[in-house]
Parts: sequence; C-alpha cells; structure tokens
Amino acid sequence: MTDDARLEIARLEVSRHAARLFWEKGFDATSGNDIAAAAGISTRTVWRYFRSKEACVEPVLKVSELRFAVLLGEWPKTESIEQYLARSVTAFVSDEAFIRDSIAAVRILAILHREPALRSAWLMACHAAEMELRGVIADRAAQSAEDFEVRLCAASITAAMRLVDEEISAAVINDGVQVSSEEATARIISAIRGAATLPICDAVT
Amino acid sequence: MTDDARLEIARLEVSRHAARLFWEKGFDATSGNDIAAAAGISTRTVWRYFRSKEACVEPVLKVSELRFAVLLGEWPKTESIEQYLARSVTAFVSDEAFIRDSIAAVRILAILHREPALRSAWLMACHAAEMELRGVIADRAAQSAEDFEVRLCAASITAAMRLVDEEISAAVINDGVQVSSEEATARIISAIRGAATLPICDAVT
DNA sequence: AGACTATCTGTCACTTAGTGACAACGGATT
DNA sequence: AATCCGTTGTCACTAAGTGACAGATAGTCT
Repeated sequence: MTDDARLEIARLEVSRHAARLFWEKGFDATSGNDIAAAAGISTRTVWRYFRSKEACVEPVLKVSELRFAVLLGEWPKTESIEQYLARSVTAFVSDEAFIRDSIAAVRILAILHREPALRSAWLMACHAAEMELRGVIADRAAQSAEDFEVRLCAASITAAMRLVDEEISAAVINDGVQVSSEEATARIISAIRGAATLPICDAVT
Repeated sequence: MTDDARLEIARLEVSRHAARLFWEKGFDATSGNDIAAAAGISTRTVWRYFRSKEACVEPVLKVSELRFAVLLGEWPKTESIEQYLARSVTAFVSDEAFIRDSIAAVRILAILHREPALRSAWLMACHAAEMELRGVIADRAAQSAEDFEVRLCAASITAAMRLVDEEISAAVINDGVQVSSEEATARIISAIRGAATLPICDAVT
C-alpha cells in the first residue's frame, strides 16, 4: 500500500469521528480538541490531516459519492445503467463499513440547512467525485477526460447525484420517511439519465 | 431599500477589497485585519459580515454568477437563448461596476487550483446562483421551483456555467489567451444548451 | 425640535482554529 | 548496530472568530 493511501485511510478514520460529533453536538459546539480526543490522536495531527474544521467531514462525504463513481467505473459497456445497477447495487449496499459511512454522510446532508460550513465541505466532496467521474465517463464515451463534453457530462451527473442525495437524506432524517435502496437507486438512475449530456446510459458499442 | 439589501451592498463592498487582497498577496498572506483596514471598517465588523475568511469573496463571485441568472430572468418567452443574449449581453457588459467585479471574480477563479479555501467559496457562490436560477427556470418551464425536474435543470445549467467560467478564467489569466465577450457568450450558450434538461432554450409557448 | 427606539458599529477581552519548530518514535535499509 | 526517513506529539505562538457592552446612527412619534 502506498503512503498516500495509508494517509487517506487514517484521514477517513478521523473523519468518521468528526462526522459523528458534528451530528451529535453540532458543528460549532465541536472543537478540534474534541475530534482529536475522539480519534485518539493529538490535536496537532488533526490540523495536519485537515486544512480546516469543516474539511474534517470531507472524507466520509467523499467516499459515499466516490464509491458510486468507482462502481460506475466497473460498468460493462454492454449493459445499460439499469441492468448494471440492478445486479451490482446489492453487493454494494451489503458492505458493513460502507453502510456506516453512508449513514454518517446522510446525517451530515440532513443538517446542511443549519450548518453552512458543512455545505461547503459537501460541495468540495462533490467536486472531488466529479473529478473522479470524468475518467469513468471518458472511458465509456471513448473520449478524453479533458474534453469539454466529458467534463460537462461529469458535472451534470454529479449535480444530479448531489440533488438526489440531499433530497433523500433530508426526507429520511428530517421527515422520517422510509426509502428502500431500490427506490433510492431508481431515483438516482432517473436523475442520471436526465442529466447525462453524453449517451452513456445505454449499452455503448 | 430594505435593510437586508443595504447589508448585502456593504458586504459586497468589503468583498471587493478581500478579492483584491487575495489576488495580490494570496489567501494565506491576507489577514482579517488586512481586509478590515482596506475596507475602512473594524475587524469585528468583518467577522459580523462573513462567517469565515474564505466567505469574504463569496459576494463578488456571487454577483458575477447571479447577474447572469437575473439577466436570464428577463428573458422573453418568445425568444431563443441565442436571440435574447445576442441583444442583451452588450448592455450587460457595459456596466462599469460589473466589469470590475467580473475581473475580480475571474482572477479568483484563475487561482482556485492553488487555493482550496477559495474553491469552497466559489462552490458556495455557485450554489447561491443555482437557488436563484430555480425560480427563473420554473417560470420559463411553467412548473414549480420545487419540482425535481426544475431543480435538476438549474443544477445542470449552473454546473455548465461554472465549468465555462473556470475554463475561460484560467485561459485568460494563466495562459494569457484573449477571449472576446462574443466568444464567451457563445461558449456559455453552447454549454447551457448541452446541459439544460428542460426545453427552455428555444422560444416557449 | 427633542425624546424614544431599534439597529449597527467599534473596543476589548476572550476562546478556539491553525502553524512553526523541534524532539522523539518506529519502521526500513545497509 | 547505525542511519535514514517519514510520522507524530509537545509546546509556544499567530490569527480566526465570538461575547459583551457602550457609543454612534438613523428612523419615528408627539
């Protein structure tokens, strides 16, 4: 494992504690010392890992978005998005750690309206996901990741996923609505189909 | 004028100084005291106006994006986007204050790659523009601003405008490329057409 | 005009976010 | 074992950001 990857994992682990504390006590009431104590590291290391307090949640938000991009990265060219997700989402949502991170992320998204600082972290996480998605779309569209069309498509799809994530999170946490993973997947697919500016949703030749 | 509007203007004025300082000295090398001194107000007032140092640039970034949304808000239903912008952009880009703010915004966008904190401010500004755009699109599509379709369209178009803005800014400032306002408009129109998920770009009935 | 009210601003003391410098630790290499 | 190299903790420090209060400002009522 590379040093970079190990650092990413360490950051993610601290990020989980930060997300929990922000959810339990609120962003303002949580200090860098609190996060350090919860994660069992020194405060200095918290600030070495993250450039600001809000950035402490970026990793958990990022993995939730990114794993979806990674999933799409393994999407065979011969399948439509419906076909592929129908069979792959099950395995996707049965990973314990992923579920825990997802719940943490959903909780953060549900309090975005009260915590502007966390929204900026969320938008940064979406931006990271967008960068990742460029490669996936470039591959599927058989174009360069630098092409404007590809970048536009990645941005649109990321925006669609962001909207769906925010909406479902607010509904589940704030309004107590139950949303099955099939329903969530269906809404994401529909949003992606609507937003995709390149013909990547169906099988490509 | 309402109190809110006066406060917005005061904030924008401070924001212009902050943007200039961030451009001239860099984000880290500019302190809250520097911004206060440049704007001729007390440091305390800076922190009353803005929740963080990066948020100090949000207003200048926001007006650049927002004025475009406002312009689109006056777009007659009988015209296509090309027809409308062809005749309205001229008046748009002849406003002195607007030009100055645009230059300030462009400079900030051009240094995003070095200053992650400023990117989060930029994304927040785009988010504000997206919220505004919802109303415009709802009107043109004769749907509610709360409809998912409308919100998705606003998000996609905002993402498109964000990409074009970043690209043009980096080209102009970092690579010294010359971009005429016609060219910039053409690229924005093309991106909006590509990204719009509702049929709003042509005349609507 | 003058008193009343509400909002805004500056001052100052304070807390917490975030950095710089250096020493200590641990794991890999020779 | 000696050494190298990246990571962490400690500690002192700077700068971001807040709370409390008092003076200034502006609109309103009589």
